[in-house]
Amino acid sequence: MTETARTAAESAGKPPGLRERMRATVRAEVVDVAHRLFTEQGFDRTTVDQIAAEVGLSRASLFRYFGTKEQIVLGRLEESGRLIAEALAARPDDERPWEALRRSFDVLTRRNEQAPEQALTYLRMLQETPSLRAGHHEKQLIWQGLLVPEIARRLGVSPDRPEDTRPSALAAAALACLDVASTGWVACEGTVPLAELLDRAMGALSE
Amino acid sequence: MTETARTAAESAGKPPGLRERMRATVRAEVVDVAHRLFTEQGFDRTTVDQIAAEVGLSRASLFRYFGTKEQIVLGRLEESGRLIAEALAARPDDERPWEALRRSFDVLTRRNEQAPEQALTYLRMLQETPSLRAGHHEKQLIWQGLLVPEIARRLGVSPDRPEDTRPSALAAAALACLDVASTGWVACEGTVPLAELLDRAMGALSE
DNA sequence: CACGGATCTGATACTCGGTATCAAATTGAG
DNA sequence: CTCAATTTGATACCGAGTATCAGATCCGTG
Repeated sequence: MTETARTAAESAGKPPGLRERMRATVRAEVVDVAHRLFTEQGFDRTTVDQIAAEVGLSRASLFRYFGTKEQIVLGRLEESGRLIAEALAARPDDERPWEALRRSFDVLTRRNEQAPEQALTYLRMLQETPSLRAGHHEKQLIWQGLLVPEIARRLGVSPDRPEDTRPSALAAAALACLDVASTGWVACEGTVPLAELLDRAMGALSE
Repeated sequence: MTETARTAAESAGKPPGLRERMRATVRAEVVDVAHRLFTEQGFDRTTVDQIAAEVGLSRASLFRYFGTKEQIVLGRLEESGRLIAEALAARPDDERPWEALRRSFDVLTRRNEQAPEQALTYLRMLQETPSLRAGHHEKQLIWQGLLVPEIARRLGVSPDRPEDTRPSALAAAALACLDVASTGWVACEGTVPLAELLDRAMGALSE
């Protein structure tokens, strides 16, 4: 629904259908192969044709699974956004928005603690490759869009009022802190816990 | 120095030299022509060949003046970053970092007030074109890099300590607020002053 | 002024990401 | 089984960006 090319019988039909399952497995394998190649040779030095050939797919078909090369890498961020938004909605109503945002990021810090090595190489690639940095920021804008309504609700602000910049500002600033913390985490090679860097970052803004 | 292709005798020699002046003139004309075409037909629907032809330059030479198509648009942001950094350095030492950041952005809000129509179309293009949004964010990261040392100084923090995320967090969050305010300003078609939107945005974070 | 090295230019050819099209193959429902 | 919908690969195309190279232009020096 977001931007991935979809089939006609998408999120509607109850029976998963053999076709849909095949599609999912192929997608997964593309992601696997591509990630291996990316970490081996770097994102830019890996061509789409190479990935397609390795998976045993035609170039054209690969582009039907993933609209762009970036999406192969950034696809998983879609889910992360939903998770953060859900976590935020689950925070108690009387919690201060800033604190609620901080806590909603724990779904990410926890995941990183569980597979630090993997997260480290993934984030490193994301930060070292300019085109991926750009795409990552686009995703963050989507995350921001997911978080803003809940922040607005907690602030008692009507959602679609572009002249009240407070909800967007809180969400955008929190995500900026998350980025700063992630960058620092990669720079430290993961020696300092991400949660701690994030605490310091967001703490600097709550006085 | 940043990324624009430069000549050997760059920022060193005292005499401007005819060659350098010509270069500057051509650069300026390219920017003019390109901006006209971009606003007329949109960034994506304008090809580099079209710009080159209109300026009377070969495609190859155009790429010697501007390494990428984006740089034709984003070039001016370089200067803005320097201006903000200078304004920040000029703020009184006892001012709170957040307030100092807010005030350093006035160099931008003032400029927008002086030529609102022009700023509006420029920002609109920047926000509506995905590839430009990406490039714009890259520039903001550079701005962040310019601001961080001064923030660190005011906080009494050694600059190159990636584990202390506070200076970066303050700079990144402030720039995020600036983005939010700019987006709102464009959405409002400039009816609400940018400075006011920015006050609200950054005010939401200082409590 | 003339020369010679450094620089700029245009032309050409190339790589790579992404789009469009079309006929053949595959699937799944009736 | 059959037929319509979908998927696939092949091909051709477009635009951004890079590399190369020969010719033109500039500029300091003798």
